Amino acid sequence: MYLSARGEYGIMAVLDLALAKGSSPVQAKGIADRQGIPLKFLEHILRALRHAGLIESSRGIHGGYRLAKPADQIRLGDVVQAVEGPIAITPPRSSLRAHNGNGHGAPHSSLIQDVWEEVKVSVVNTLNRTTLADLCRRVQDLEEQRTLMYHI
Amino acid sequence: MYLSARGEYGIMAVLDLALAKGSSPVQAKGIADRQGIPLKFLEHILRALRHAGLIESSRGIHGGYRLAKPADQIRLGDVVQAVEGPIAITPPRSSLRAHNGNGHGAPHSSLIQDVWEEVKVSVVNTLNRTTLADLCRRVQDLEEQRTLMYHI
DNA sequence: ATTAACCCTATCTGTACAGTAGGAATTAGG
DNA sequence: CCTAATTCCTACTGTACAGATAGGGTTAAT
Repeated sequence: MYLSARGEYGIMAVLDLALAKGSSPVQAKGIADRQGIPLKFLEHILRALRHAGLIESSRGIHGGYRLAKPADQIRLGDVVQAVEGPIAITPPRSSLRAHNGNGHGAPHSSLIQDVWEEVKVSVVNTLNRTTLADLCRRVQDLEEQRTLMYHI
Repeated sequence: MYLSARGEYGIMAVLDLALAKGSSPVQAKGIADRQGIPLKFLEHILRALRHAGLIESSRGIHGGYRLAKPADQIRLGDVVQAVEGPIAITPPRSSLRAHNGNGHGAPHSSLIQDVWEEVKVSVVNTLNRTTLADLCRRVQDLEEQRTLMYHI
């Protein structure tokens, strides 16, 4: 069971934006370099994030991206769903088993759909428990620890 | 984010076994017909379930499969992990970003790995909250309701 | 006008998954 | 012992999709 790489890229991208305190927008090229994401692929991710209303962009020669809302109002679930599409547990193809030879296959599939639904809800809830602001705080904690280590 | 069809097939298979009250083993062909699963594909699923110790088989002309433990000791998480392998959120490829041009890409990936770990735990926990016995009970409840409807 | 950025559509490519094929090993019954 | 039915195992195939790339259009600052 995999979340695709897009989710990871998406989180890295918005985290990069959140950590860029300056008032000027952040260029895709910079994000790509810092986070190790292929630039052309990152552009797709950023487009999805923008369409979801999570980030804003300005075009032209000093253009770039910034968060569209405060970091504590951006939940990881929003980010992941923006770049990966709605979280589904089974591919749509799952209903292709509605018809097979005997005419009434998969008798208990509705029960299993309920289970998948539970799983999906718990994934979304787990992702939504953490906001971008939380992640920023963790980054700062980590760097603080690193500095302490360095001073010993 | 998808669970593959194997998980669904696996659950249908063990549920079929759990609902077969008889003392004689259940043949793969029967499961395949009742649940609408291609026989040859189902064989792979059953093999995985057997290797995980969830079901037992007897070979030969009146062979078949039965549960290796009582239904209330088989959790859906066990079944899913048996047929799909350990639940992973990101493909192993995720560490390929340890080296890119500047030499130190993906600075916050450990934080994100923590998030994925949380998600994974919540998926496993959600699946493990339901046992095969629970599913059987739900099937019976559904059939009871269906019978009532029929009598009106 | 030039340039640097974002924006969009299309295409390539590898891989994982669902499904298929063929046959070896095992057991029951005649 | 022979046959039939079943599990067991290995290998192969086709396809859909994700990651990645390519190329060019659009916008705006200088």
